Amino acid sequence: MTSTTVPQGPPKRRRDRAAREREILEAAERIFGERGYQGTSMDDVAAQVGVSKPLIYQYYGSKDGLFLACLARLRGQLLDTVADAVMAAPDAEDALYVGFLAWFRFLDEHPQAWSVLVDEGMLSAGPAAEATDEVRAAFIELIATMVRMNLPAGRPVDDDEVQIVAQSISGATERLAIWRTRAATPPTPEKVARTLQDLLWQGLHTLKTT
Amino acid sequence: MTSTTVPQGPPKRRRDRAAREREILEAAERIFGERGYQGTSMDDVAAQVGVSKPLIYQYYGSKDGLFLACLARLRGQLLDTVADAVMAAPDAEDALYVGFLAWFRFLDEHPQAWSVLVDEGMLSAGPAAEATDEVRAAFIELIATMVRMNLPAGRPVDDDEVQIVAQSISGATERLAIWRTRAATPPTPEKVARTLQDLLWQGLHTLKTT
DNA sequence: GTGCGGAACTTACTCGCAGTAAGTTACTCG
DNA sequence: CGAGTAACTTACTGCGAGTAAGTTCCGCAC
Repeated sequence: MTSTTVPQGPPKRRRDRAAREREILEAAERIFGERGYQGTSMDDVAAQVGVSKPLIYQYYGSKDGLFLACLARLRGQLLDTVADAVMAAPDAEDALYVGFLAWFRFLDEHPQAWSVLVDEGMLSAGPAAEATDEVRAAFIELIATMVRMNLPAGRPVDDDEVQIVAQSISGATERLAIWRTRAATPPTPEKVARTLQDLLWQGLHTLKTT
Repeated sequence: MTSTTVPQGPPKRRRDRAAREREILEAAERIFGERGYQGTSMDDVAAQVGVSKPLIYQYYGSKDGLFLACLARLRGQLLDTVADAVMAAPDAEDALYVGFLAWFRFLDEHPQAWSVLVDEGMLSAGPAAEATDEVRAAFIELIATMVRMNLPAGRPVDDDEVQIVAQSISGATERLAIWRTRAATPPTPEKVARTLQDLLWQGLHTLKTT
């Protein structure tokens, strides 16, 4: 019985940990993107990779852990993209527009990434929530920095107001992104970024002189 | 054996359907508010009411159904509160401030209501998602109406821009609400409403003349 | 080579919870 | 009082997260 049928030439036997982890992560990103967090079971992911569930648990600890790993990558890319665009802008007015533009374009170009990021919201309990908040905090910090950049140097800054503005902008861009993915014919990233900039630019000056 | 010990004087035997439904709804609202959607099991709710699980299923159909029923009530109250405030305002500038103020005050006064409403986000699948979107759509419609109210009558309106603005405001207020519940010492509703109005008012005029 | 240590991987479970089938109890009206 | 029905229960199924206890394969010392 040494010759039980084992059809595959080179199936994909044992791989080293790093390679497997990458393989699992890619599959998870795809499936989470398609079916959402709730709609994805660990068995699904395991089957897709051709591996058993406990292995995934060994590498990622929990479903939240796996989801978080996906999140971390995507959010990192998004944050970098926007931050780069903002930093490259010549002045604050441009930075605002260019930052929004980078945000909406990135999400257009990575639709399934966005599905994963949107699902963040669904994790309101567990350790995932904290991590999620950290991400958002990073974004808000970026925005707050931009806002402060725009203020005259010596002026006393009302930190509460800066926070309020930064939170508002973060919320606005998130909701716009969700809306665009669902709208039948969403406006272009340029249009949205332009309108948003028009809406906010004047008000940011008001802040300045408060 | 007719006298098996049944300790309670008037426990709470059979009640008619309407009364039971109310009782269940109240318990559910409380528990969902405390532990979130995921953290609440139907058995918990049943135990709390002192009733068995299938009864809840008979009345509300599913966990989503029960949650939705909670949502519907709270959202209705919130929407009414804000709409009333807005309608009572003498002009558009005031309407903006007063609307925001009503929003943040309501959420301060009904903290557990807000927990339920925030959990909306976690339902990205199922029939709950649609209902949730309807709510938000109602809010956005209110905002859009306000924005349009503020435009010169004869002017051609760019519906895309109105939508973008309305979505932004909706997103901003939601995120601010979440932030406030988590912040150690959140600014007063007045402060937040004021800052938000300052941020947006100028820009809304820009829209006008686009 | 041969044996041994550890990393990669699996089978075969438990447990919690949403949802259900099939019945039982109590009120109400002819 | 009996028949019908609304209110309610016990006792399950099924699915999916998470785990205990192995088994197989590879590299390396001797």
